[in-house]
Amino acid sequence: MENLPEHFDSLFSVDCVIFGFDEGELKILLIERNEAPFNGWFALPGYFVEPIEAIETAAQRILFESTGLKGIFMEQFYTFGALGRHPQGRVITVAYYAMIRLIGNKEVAPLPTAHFAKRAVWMSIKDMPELAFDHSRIFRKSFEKIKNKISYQPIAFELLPEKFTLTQLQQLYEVVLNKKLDKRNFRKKMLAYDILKELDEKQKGVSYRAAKLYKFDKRKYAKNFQKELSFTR
Amino acid sequence: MENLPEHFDSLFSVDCVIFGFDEGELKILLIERNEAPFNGWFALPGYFVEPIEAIETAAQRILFESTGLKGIFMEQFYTFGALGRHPQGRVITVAYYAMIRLIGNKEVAPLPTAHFAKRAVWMSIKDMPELAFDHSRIFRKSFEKIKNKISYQPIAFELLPEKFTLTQLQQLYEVVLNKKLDKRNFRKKMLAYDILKELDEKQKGVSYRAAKLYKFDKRKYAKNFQKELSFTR
DNA sequence: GCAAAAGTGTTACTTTTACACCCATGC
DNA sequence: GCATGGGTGTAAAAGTAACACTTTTGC
Repeated sequence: MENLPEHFDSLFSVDCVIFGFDEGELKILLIERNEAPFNGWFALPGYFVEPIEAIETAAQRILFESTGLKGIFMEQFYTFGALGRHPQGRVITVAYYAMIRLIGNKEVAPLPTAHFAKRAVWMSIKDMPELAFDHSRIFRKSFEKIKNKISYQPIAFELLPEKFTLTQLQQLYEVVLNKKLDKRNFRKKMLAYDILKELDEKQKGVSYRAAKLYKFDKRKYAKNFQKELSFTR
Repeated sequence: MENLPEHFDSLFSVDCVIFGFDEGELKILLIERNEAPFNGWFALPGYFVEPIEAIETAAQRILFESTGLKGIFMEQFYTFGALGRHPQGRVITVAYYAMIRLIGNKEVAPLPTAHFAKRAVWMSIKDMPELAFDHSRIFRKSFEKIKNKISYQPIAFELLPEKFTLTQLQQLYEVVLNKKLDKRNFRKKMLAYDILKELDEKQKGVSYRAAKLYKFDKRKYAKNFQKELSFTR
């Protein structure tokens, strides 16, 4: 797979939009390419799928090569196959988004084994440059999807540390939905869902009143939710 | 594309789940295969994508070959690529769902040009047999998707004739959501969205009080809906 | 003591639910 | 005149939105 013919016909690839949340900002992991085409451009981590590799496996592999992490939450969201999307030939790409706990985990992503990249950076979604191939379009679609999904599925917790404060959780919703939420209403609603476990522990190292820490409680969630969350407004 | 090698490596295909609504039932268009593998089995209409054909174009083509219709509402929803899914080699398939106005249009689908099928049938989703390849799985995923989508996007109208009664509309929601809805509440809510145009016309040929006919009004919808529909319960 | 964020309730409004009878038509 | 589906309103309950002050902590 390392020696591609000048023209290939019907290979396919996987691209990953890897989200992280830190310093109150939503970020995604970009790599700087070190091979043609688009040498030197920023791009989504992605690569060709091996002939006997499941798509999902390829996605997990690319994520591991970019971050050193395994067993991460990932979901396929769209397949891009416009004729001109790859300058060397026809390549369709199956796109996944993934979510990573960044807070207290800063060393994530100096690409343990990824051969296709010079370096990787966490880029705030506010500062996104134009990306290689059609990756800007892929990113935009992924963002639409998680915006929608966070309103009715508990994916926000994938981006937070295991123990988090309600304020962190609210900030995350605000960044993703791109709107201010009311503190009292947010807490009331979130606690009413009864999917969080309140811990006996508090935040540390802050120079103001320390906030209680919470955990997402999968068992409570499974019990309470045939119905779904709703955080649209 | 007609002469496939015994083993091919990385072709990809498109499969279409084509929904129709008639006689109060949700149906999908199945073809009976006339070539190996799975000769004689029912399957979703689908075929290989040509080397210089956009995925979306291939989907529209397959839909045309199966139904004779063009310009139909279609949406890509998932890509299936498990290693064992095709007995002859690695083929990933990009799946689309489509929606067709069946009522008053019974002759749809005697496959004008589809070469890959003996015949096509409209099968009620209650009577679905086990399908060729992983098509049963593809169908189930498509059904989940439209179930979800019909609650917040105006896709129901794609399945109804241009002029329809509120009862037809309600029946469609009931079949898709698989639950009874309250007639008064349904009408109140649907009319409150202000996306229908009430016509001066009535149903014909029924042996009871004829119902008013309505049209979906795209202009009103565009005006009123930055916000979205909500027909979850 | 002051800066910073944590934490907390009530009220008005909107939306959703539950529910039953008369009406118009074709035969 | 009867069988069939068309068409309609109200009240209770639940959910959502708007809004401001006191508390705790570290420095």
